Amino acid sequence: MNHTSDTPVVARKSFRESQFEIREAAILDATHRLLAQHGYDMLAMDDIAAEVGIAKGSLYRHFDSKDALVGAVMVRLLRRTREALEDQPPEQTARARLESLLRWTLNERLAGGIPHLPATSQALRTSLMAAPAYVDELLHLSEAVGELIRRAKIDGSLNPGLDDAFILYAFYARACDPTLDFLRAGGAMSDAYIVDQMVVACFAGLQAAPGHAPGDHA
Amino acid sequence: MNHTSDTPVVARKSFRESQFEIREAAILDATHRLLAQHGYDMLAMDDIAAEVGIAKGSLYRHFDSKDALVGAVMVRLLRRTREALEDQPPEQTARARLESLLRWTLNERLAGGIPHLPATSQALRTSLMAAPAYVDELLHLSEAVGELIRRAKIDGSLNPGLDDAFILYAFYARACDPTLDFLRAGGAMSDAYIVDQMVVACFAGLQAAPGHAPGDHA
DNA sequence: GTCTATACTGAGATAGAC
DNA sequence: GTCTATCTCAGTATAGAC
Repeated sequence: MNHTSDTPVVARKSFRESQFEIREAAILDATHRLLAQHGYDMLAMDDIAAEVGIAKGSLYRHFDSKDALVGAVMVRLLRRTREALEDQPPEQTARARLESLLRWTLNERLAGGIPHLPATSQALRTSLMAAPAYVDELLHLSEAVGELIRRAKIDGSLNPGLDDAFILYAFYARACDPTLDFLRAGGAMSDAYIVDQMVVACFAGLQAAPGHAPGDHA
Repeated sequence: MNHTSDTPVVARKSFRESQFEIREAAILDATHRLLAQHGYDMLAMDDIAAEVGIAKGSLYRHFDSKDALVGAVMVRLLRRTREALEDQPPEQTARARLESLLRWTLNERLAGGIPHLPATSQALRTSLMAAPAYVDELLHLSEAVGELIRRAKIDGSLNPGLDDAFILYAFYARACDPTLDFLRAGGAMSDAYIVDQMVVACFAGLQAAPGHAPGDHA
C-alpha cells in the first residue's frame, strides 16, 4: 500500500506490479484533478472511483483512507515544486528565482492544479499536519524558499522591514490566492496577463511606482 | 422567518416578538463565531444549537436551512463593512480610505471574525452566489470600493498598470488572506505588527523600496 | 486485486407533543 | 415556538464472492 514509487530502474517488475503502480498513478492524477475542482470537503471517494473507472472498494487497496490519499497527492505536489526549484538555472538571482517559482505555481493552478497551501479546508489542514510525510516535505520546501528569501534580503531586493516568516507565508498565500480563480472566472483576461498582474502586485504592491505622477507614461 | 430586523422605532413590539429577535441575533452571533473557528463545511447545526443553548429544531424556525443561516451572517457582515466605509471621515484620500478599510477587515478577523470572501469553501461560494440578498449586498460594497480604486488611480496612488478588477479582487483576497492565520498561530508577533506587515505588503509589495541599497538604514 | 453489496456514521432536516 | 425523537441521505470504510 502507498507504493508511491521511487521506481528502482533495475530489478524488473512483474506485469502485475507495474499494472498496480500505473493504476496508483492514475488514482493520484484523478484525485488531483477532482481536488482542484471541488475542494477537499466536497470530494467523494465515489467520484474518484468513477473518474478512474474502478470500484470504490478498490481505492482502499491502494490507500488506507481518504486522508491518506489526499496526503499522497499533496506530498507529490510539494516534491514536484521542490524539483522545479532545483531545476532553476543556478546563475539566477534569488529574487528572480522566487519570482519564477511564483509564476510556476500560478501556472500550475491555471492548468488545473491545486493550491499548495490547504487554505481551503480546516479538516484537510489538520489531517495533513498530522501526516509526517507531508510535514517533512513541507519543511524541506520551506527551508529552500527561506534560504532564497534570506539571500534576496541581503542583496537588497526584498524589503528588510518585513519578517522572513511573513514573507514566507505571504509567498505560500500568493500561491493559493483566490484572486486567480475570480479573474479566471471573469474570463476577460488571458492567463499570461493574469499571472503578470499577480506577480507585479506581489513584489511591487498595488501602489504606483514612486515618481510616477498622474499623467506620466513612463 | 428571517426577520433580519430593520427595526421600526415606533410600533412597539410585543414581548414575544422582541424575544424572538433577540434570539435570532444570538443565533447569528453564534454562527459567526463558529464559522470563524471551523469554517463552513465543518460547521454543524448541532454545534450552533449548543452554542446558543437551544434545540436544533428551533434553529429551523428562524432559518430555512444552514445555507440561509450562513447567508444571513454574511449579508450582515457585508452591511457592517459598508457602514464602516461610510463612516470614514470624508476628507481622507481614496488611498487612505482603502488602507483604513483593509486594516478594519484584518482587525475584525484578528478579533475572531470571518473572512469576507468565501474562499474557504466551494459549497459556500455557490450557495451564496445563488442568494440574491447576498449578491446584492456584495455588489453594493464592490461598487463603493471600486469607486475608491478609480479615484486613487486618478490621483496617482495606485498603479495604473493594474486592472481595476484585479485590484478589487486582490483587495478582497487580502481580507481573507491565510497569512494572517499562520502568523497568529505562530504567536511570535503582536496583532498590530501583523496588520502592519500585511498592509505594507499589500500596497508596497515584498520588494525593498527603490534606492534602498543593502546596508542602508533609512 | 477487483468487483458488488452493505454496514456504519455524521449531519441536515422534519414530525409531533407540549 | 421550543422541545425530543426520528427520518433521510451521503459518504467512508469493510466483507465476501470471484
